[in-house]
Amino acid sequence: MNEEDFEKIHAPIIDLQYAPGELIYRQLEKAEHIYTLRKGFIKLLLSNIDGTQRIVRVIKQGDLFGMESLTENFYHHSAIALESVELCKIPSLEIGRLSETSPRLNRQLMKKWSEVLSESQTWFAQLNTGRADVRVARFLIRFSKEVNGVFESPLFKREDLGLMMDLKFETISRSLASLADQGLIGVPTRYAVRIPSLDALEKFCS
Amino acid sequence: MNEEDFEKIHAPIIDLQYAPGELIYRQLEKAEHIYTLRKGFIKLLLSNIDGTQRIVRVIKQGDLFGMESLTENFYHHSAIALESVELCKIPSLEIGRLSETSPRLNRQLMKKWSEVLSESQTWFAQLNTGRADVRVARFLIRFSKEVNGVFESPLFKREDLGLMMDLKFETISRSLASLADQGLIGVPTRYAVRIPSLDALEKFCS
DNA sequence: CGTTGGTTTGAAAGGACTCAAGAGGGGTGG
DNA sequence: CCACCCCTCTTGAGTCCTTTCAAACCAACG
Repeated sequence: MNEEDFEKIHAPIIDLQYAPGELIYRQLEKAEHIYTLRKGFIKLLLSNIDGTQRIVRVIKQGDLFGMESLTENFYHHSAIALESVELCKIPSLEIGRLSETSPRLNRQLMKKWSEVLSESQTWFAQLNTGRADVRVARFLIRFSKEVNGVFESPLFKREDLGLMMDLKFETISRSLASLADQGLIGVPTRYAVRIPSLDALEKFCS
Repeated sequence: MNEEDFEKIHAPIIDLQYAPGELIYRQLEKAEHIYTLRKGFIKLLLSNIDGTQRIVRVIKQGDLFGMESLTENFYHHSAIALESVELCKIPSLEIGRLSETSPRLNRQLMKKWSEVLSESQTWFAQLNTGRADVRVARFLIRFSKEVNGVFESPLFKREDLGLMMDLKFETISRSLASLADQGLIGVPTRYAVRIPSLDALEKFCS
């Protein structure tokens, strides 16, 4: 979506902020808005009928989420802030209307769907395969970012990390400790790790 | 997609058959066709860079697959026949062209994307969470079908089942045996199980 | 300075994996 | 049509890894 598209939206686009842990929308709730994330991280939590939960995706800055509001009338997951976040909320009816008249917007939406699907599948294939420390390592690589010359990765509550990789939070903690012992990562603080060498980490994964 | 849409497609729609184990398309191969499955089962296999593989979806009769050919120029997974299958192969350019002119077809494609994504996520959330026998049980429920009064579920090569649930094939075998011991399923043959009571199986999962 | 929520660490138990051997089934060739 | 072979599935025993339960630790906050 570009400026031009945004300008065509006459309905109110609302800017919002949420504190860590706050609920943005709930699974099965009526879906009438689509969101883009301006700042922070958000988890999409999927609850099964039997009560088990899994985090199926983490939303990063610039990502679109709640897209199911375009085609269904309820949300498929709960969206919860992992940190303090800023986002903007767009009525999906408006987008739907727009896309009917603009083939270009349409193609872009299609593309988005395909990207999200692909992302979601590699996410699972990588984070749910292999030993605990390898999963954690893959997570770190996936979220790593260069910040003034050094690579680092954000971390979240150990419990949340567990819900992403199907591990108990104690195991996450142990895996991080083990990676640190081997010198593959700096000593993890609560919400970030330093990664001396991405290559070494990648080698460790295979 | 309905009859009317099909009629609008002038390009050749090819009907094809594949034997069990045969490759329909390969991950990263140039994607120019979209497929619908007429008969049988197909696995979508995703290979990671480090060589690990996971089955991210099983295509059932009537399902659409290879949809990434609409928006990307390569396939995201390898599609491989699990049994002998019949499918039909449609040039994606044709569909793309059609959808530009038909808002209805467009909405339907959108809907499909959303369904596939949702399916893919519940798949993972269910089959990759909890103990081995529970995963297997959930698989059976998911694929169960009533055939003249009795519920049954197809089974695949144990190795493939393992790739779906992140378990070794020996573990799959043991879990099936254990479920049979508890009377929750009939003695598994190679490629099918009888399920005396779906309710009992469901209770077992939670 | 005590409380609280989250994290780390330890020891023991349980589950999945590995390696290995044996059984079953389908297909081929004699 | 039977014997054989090969592929797959099952089963067993031992090892390794993750979980469980518990206690200690830490940082933030009142």
